[in-house]
Amino acid sequence: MLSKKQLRNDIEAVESALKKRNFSFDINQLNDLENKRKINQVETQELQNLRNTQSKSIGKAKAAGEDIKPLLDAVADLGGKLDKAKSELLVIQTQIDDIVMAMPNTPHESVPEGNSEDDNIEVSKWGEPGQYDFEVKDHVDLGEMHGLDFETAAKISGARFSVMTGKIARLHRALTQFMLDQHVENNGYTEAYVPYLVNAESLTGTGQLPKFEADLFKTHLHGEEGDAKPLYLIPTGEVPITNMVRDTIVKESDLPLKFVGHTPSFRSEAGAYGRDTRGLIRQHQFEKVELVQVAKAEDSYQILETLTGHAEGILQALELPYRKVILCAGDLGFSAAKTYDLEVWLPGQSAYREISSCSCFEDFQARRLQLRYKNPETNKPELLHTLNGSGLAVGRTLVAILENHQQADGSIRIPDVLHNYMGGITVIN
RNA sequence: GGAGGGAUGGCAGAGCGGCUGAAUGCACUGGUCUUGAAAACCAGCAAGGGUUAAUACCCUUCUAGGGUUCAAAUCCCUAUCCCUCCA
Repeated sequence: MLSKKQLRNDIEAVESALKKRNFSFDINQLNDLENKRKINQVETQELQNLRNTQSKSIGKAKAAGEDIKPLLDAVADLGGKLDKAKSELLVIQTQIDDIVMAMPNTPHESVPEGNSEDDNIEVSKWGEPGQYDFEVKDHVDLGEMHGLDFETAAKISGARFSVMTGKIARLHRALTQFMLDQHVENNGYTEAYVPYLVNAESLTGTGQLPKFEADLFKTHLHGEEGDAKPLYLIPTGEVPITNMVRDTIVKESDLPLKFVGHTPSFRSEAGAYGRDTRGLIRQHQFEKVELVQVAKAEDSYQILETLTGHAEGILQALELPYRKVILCAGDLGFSAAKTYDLEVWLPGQSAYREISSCSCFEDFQARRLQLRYKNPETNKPELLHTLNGSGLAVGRTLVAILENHQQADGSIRIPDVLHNYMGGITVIN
């Protein structure tokens, strides 16, 4: 959520910043509501003040043994007036909130202009796409040779699910373990195990709600819609991990907070009809190792670089060629101020594909989360900055390993760092 | 399945219709003392919001949502979470 103070004082700056990401809103409407709000709020608070002082004098008169009847008559019609003023104010404030909650974050100044992923800019590249003296297969053909099974998954659940058995399943697990260990042991993250079903407050905190409910799987505790608070399957580990610190005032000495968690992610993929229908790239359920950091405002952009570096370290250790791109304003996610995508080379597609997305949210999430620290200089609570990145998406990493480390006979070379996790297996054949 | 108890500031914990935005302790900040530190003593210290150029003033908040009342942390109802006991 953007700062309402800023929207009040400098709405033009917000407008031009959001224009960069093709988001426009009705300035006049918001200003009108804001003016109404001001009048209404002042009136309401004056009525409350009147009621408070009157009530106090009744209390005093009663204690002194005086006749309070005239005082009671004087406040007789106050309640009705106050209720009316309050409910009018609530309507206006709800209208303002609805508008503000639907506004995306403003892009950081270093974010390039652009409308779509075609305008993202390559920042760096690591490794060279491999040269193969045989016809490369894609991960579906390779995977099906070794235990990746979409047909069985379709029987159990439907499209966009997968079953893995045998060595592929083990490789999938090994990747997760390797990533977690790497981030905990070498990068200083604290491992976190978190719930996979979360409430609406959590999703509002990180920005998925209210705008993107259609992307989520929603469950109802007692069957019927509406009779209980719904729980949602997490679309990313970012949601539960970041929400661990919702409504807290963090000690300055504990900053930055660094958490890593392995969770499944569930996405409805509404609006993705026909996209990536083949294979593991776009699934309703997939595993991810998620990095989350919470930092002071002045540190957050430096941390975005190191956090992205932590994700890159995994790709390098797994000998996977990739490039790093900075997302243009038009391709930026709703809550993000700046995002780097890591795109891994997939020989089966002859293309770089996203495998990690690392973002700084500035105080956009923190404002919704009421996530703060006490600044010792001002002795006041101040909003923190949140960051997260995939380190990495496990399913897509599996795809990258299959395709990049395939050999002429369809066997898969296991990168050295995984040998221990694979119980000594060096080749899947 | 049944019966109770609880949720209060960063933390612990009093209060149980008006004098309570909230005692007290811890933590924290500043000061005195000290070569320095500790201890001791003194002072300060919840959050969110509004009006204002500012000083200042005002509103809201004691898990959440309703209700009773001129007035609610305090009484009533509902929900959530925690705990204890019985089966």
